[in-house]
Amino acid sequence: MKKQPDQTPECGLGRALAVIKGKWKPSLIWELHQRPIRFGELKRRLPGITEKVLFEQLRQLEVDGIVHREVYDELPARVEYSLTTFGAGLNAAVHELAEWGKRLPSPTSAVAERPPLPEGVIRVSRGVRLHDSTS
Amino acid sequence: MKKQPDQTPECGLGRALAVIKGKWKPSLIWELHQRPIRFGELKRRLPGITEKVLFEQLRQLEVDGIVHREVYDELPARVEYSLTTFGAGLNAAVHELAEWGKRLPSPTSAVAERPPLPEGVIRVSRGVRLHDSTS
DNA sequence: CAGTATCCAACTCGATACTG
DNA sequence: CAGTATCGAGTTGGATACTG
Repeated sequence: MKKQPDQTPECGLGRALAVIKGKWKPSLIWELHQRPIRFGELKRRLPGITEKVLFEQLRQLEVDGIVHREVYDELPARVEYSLTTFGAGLNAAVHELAEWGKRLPSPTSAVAERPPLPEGVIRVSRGVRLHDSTS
Repeated sequence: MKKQPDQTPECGLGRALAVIKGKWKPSLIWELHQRPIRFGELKRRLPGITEKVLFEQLRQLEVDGIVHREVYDELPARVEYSLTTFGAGLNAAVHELAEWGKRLPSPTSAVAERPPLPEGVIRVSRGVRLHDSTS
């Protein structure tokens, strides 16, 4: 895992984000937040995920105490995943953030390009314009 | 940017997480949550960040409407970054998650190894043991 | 001071195929 | 069914050096 920046020791945000870091983890937590689901059904519910990644992310959530893994010794094999009480707390803690996210326009930045500046004009973000000495 | 899984349309969590996705973004938002700070001071406050990455992540936050960038036409150059009102909302929305994170043991999983299983025993996560037919 | 430009290593995730 | 193993592409962030 990539080293995270030092943070104020009393702030748990870094650790919380580390736990949900993973492309499918938020969806997994959401899927499990009401009832246990088996491996195969999770796979069907998350179209596009591969078995490898599904297993990896479930395993990480399990290690972090978010998810419980129950093995039933049957044939064919059957394994059910569920949220722990601790994990349910995470699901709740995330709610406010999700609400905030609704105010966002769908396509978020990340790789957006800065538009080319018109000649002779320096643009400032809130719309202020400073004309340079040549104008 | 990597494609995110389909989500329930009315849930903003994915978009919210996209906005804070970036190694230094949570720290940046925290640093700016009270007063405007210049580029150079931010760099000093986040030991280990490079100018390239600092600029990139500030730019993305700006595009997403979290951060405001104010250019003062002086010499030497001076640029101040601050949280927008919208960005302040994000800072608040994240609070509950940070609280939850405090209950976590510091080193989070991600790459944890599954311990080698002792011969003849199948381990299940909550400590239940199923002995196989050879025992 | 506040960027920009290159180059590159690490990490995540997906494709695919195989096993108990 | 529920994993495991292997390989490779894409993305992120760090090192370094240069500019208005």
